[in-house]
Parts: sequence; structure tokens; C-alpha cells
Amino acid sequence: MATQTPAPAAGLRETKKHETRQLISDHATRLFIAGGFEQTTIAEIAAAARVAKKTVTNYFPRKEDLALDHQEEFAASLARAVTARRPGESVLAALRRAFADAVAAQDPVAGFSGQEFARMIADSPTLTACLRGLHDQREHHLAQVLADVTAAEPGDITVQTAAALLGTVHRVLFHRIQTLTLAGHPNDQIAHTVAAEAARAFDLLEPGLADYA
Amino acid sequence: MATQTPAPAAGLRETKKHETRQLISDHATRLFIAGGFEQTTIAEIAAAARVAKKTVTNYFPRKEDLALDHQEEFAASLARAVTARRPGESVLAALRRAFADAVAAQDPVAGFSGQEFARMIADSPTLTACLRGLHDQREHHLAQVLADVTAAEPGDITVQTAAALLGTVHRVLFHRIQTLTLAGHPNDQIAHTVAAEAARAFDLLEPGLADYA
DNA sequence: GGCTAACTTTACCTCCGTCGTAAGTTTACG
DNA sequence: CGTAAACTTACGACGGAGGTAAAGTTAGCC
Repeated sequence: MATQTPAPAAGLRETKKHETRQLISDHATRLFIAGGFEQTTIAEIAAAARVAKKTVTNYFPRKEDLALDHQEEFAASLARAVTARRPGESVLAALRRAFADAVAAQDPVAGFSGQEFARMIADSPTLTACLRGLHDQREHHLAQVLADVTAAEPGDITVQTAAALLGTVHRVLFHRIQTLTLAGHPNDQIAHTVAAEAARAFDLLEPGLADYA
Repeated sequence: MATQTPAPAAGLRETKKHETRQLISDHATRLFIAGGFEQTTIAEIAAAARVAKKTVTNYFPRKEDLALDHQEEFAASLARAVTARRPGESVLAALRRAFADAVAAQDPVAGFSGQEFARMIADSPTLTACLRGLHDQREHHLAQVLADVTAAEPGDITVQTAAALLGTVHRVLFHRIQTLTLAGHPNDQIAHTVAAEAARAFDLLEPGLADYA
């Protein structure tokens, strides 16, 4: 039976490894939300998880990795939406639809984190800087895909600018969701509000990028 | 004996302060370019300048402040270009012209740093992250100005998006100049190339933002 | 049951950023 | 004009993040 899932493979070692990682991550997020990201030390996390400090930094090289999960998924989301777009669909239409879908699903990757989580990020300069870097990575991946589909040179200014503009709209809407979450609005209301705002935001790009790719 | 010293205005203290700051900054940039930002320690800078470590961190709270100067000027550049625009000139036209002027003048604020300086930034994750933060600040200041001139609510999505899109074009072109500088192109050639590319980049926003503000 | 390889642990180190402390200068007041 | 208070600056020391090296321990494979 060919199982598609990368099954545990009977690996007791793999299982414990994953358990340990999850254990550390759970304690970390709990302590971060309770006491703040900057105020919580790695030593405290290690003590709470009953492991050595080195084990924590082994699984999570940087402290930010303990708080921000699914980084690669986030960075690849826009590029994936373009490569998986429908035949004949423009890049802008695909990215517009991808955001609408993410909002409808209240996807955490689109910014629908809990209020406490949003507070943790907003209160930490380290995490906000890390988030900026993720938006930047996401834009670079999108530019790579756009260069592929348009058969343009990697340094082409139109590709770079188009990727940046498209990524920027997603970034602005991401922060909008975060802001509303911080203000205490319920997710349903945020989804309703942002869906309408997203239309206006993407419309600013529509005349310039409608027939791109 | 000199009884009164009204004119000097206690200049001895101010003078020594400024001298010490410049002394530290000079040694820092020299060591950073010679050995890289991450590899150079504050202790080495302090030793070179013949002061205590604490004195360095007193003048420059963060290590990045030793390398990146004129941060506030950079962050305010776009907002200033808008507030100082000609009567009847659109925001987009003002920012397009501001970039053209900066390129013509080969302004360091637009990205025209020396090759060694660009290398120092590109090789340092800390400095690139700091630069991202400066672009972000610049965008926020621009959004503030746009909210003022359009009499819109601060959280208005059109204002946020317009500021982000306009800031993004400047950011892409900034990185373009940096990339060309890293590749060893002379400033004159870069200015010529980027001036043409900037026209194409801003044209993507023209249909959507031509009549904004 | 023994061997190999890995993961965890321990200990140590460097460096950044921040805290109290001492010394100097400017200013205010007698 | 002199003295003392108040401010600012330079100094040494501490805490935490991140990395390295060596030893102990456990899973996986004969």
C-alpha cells in the first residue's frame, strides 16, 4: 500500500524528534503569549519543556523561529497561487482570487491569527522585522515565478516591479487584518470588511497590470 | 582673567562631543568596509577610536546606527517630496520627479552608495533587515502625508495601498541601483539605465494613480 | 547482544545591548 | 566671585542570544 503521507516510517526516533519539537514549540508560544516575546528567555522555554537550552536552539536556530511557524508556506504562497492559476487567468486575477479565498477561509497565512498572537508580534520589534523579511522573501519568490512565465530576464525591471506591487497589496491587506484583529474585531466581521477593501486595493493595480502575463 | 564667556556658549563640551562621535563613526565605517559588518565587533571599533565600549553604544545605541547614517532623512524623503510638490501636481508625478532628480544628482539617499558600501550592506543580514525597516518607515510617513492631503481616515485602505505602491516603486528602483552598483557599473551608466527603467516602473502605476490627490 | 550513528546534554565562549556608578562641566545662587 | 547643586558623559559590569566542542545516551542494524 503506497501511502502518500510521509508516514512515521516506524521511526521511533523520528516520532520522538517530532514530539520534542512540538513540545518545545507549544511551551514557547504559551510563554511568549503570557509574558511577551522579548521578555521570555530561551532558558525559560527550555526549563518549561524540560530540555537543554541547546536542544531548543538546535530545533529552532533563531528565537523568532519559535514564534513564527509555517514560514516557508507563507513565503511560497503567492508564487504557488500564480503557478496554480487557471488557464488563461491573468496573474493579477489569480492573486486577487487567492486572497479572496484566503479571507473566506480565514487563513492564518493571510493574517488571521488570534488577538493574543497579533499582540505578541506587534509588541516585538524582532518579530515585526522578521515578518518584514518574510514579506520580502515572498515577493522574491513571486518575482522568480513571474520571470519564468514571462520568459524575461531575472533583473528585468517590469518583472521586479510587478512582483513588488502585487506582493505589496497582499502585504497591506495582511497588515490590515492584523490591525483589525488587534482592535478586537471578530474574524467574521474582519473577513467581510477586508473583502470589500481588497477589491478597492486590487483595483488600483487593475488598469496597469490587468493584461500582464 | 576672562570673566565672561557668553559667546562660546559652552562650546567646549559640544565640540568634544561632536568630535568624539565623528571619530567613532569614521573608525567604524573604515573597519566595517575592511572586515565586514558582522565580523567587526564594537570592541574593535572602541579600541580603534581609543574609547570605552560603552561610549560607542552611548552615541550609537544599535550597531546598525554605526553603518547607516542619515536614516531620518531617508525615511522622510518621500513624504517631503509630496508636501513640497508643485501646485496642481499629482502625488505620483511629484514622486516620479523626485526620483528622477535624485538619480540625476546620484543621491546616496536614492541608493548611490559606493561599491564597497553596497557590498557591506548586501553581506550583512542585520543591515539588510534594517534597510527593510527604513523602507517601511518611509512608507508610513508617506501614508501619513497622503492621509493629510486627502483628508481621509488614517486607516483608509486606499491611502495605505497608494502609499505602499508608491513607496514600493521607489524601493524596487533603490535595490536596482544597489544591484548595479554591486555589479561594478559606474554611477553615470547606472543613472542612465535606471532613469529609463524608472519610467517603465512608474508607468505601471500611472493608469491607477494618475489622478490621485 | 554488540556496534554505529544520531540526538541530547553539558560546559564554555563571544558579542550585543542595558544597567548602575563615578567624574567632569555648566549653571544657579549666595 | 566663589561654591554647590544638577546635568551630562565615560566607565566597568551584568544578562541573554547564538555558536562550538566534547561526552553521554539512545535508536537502528546487523
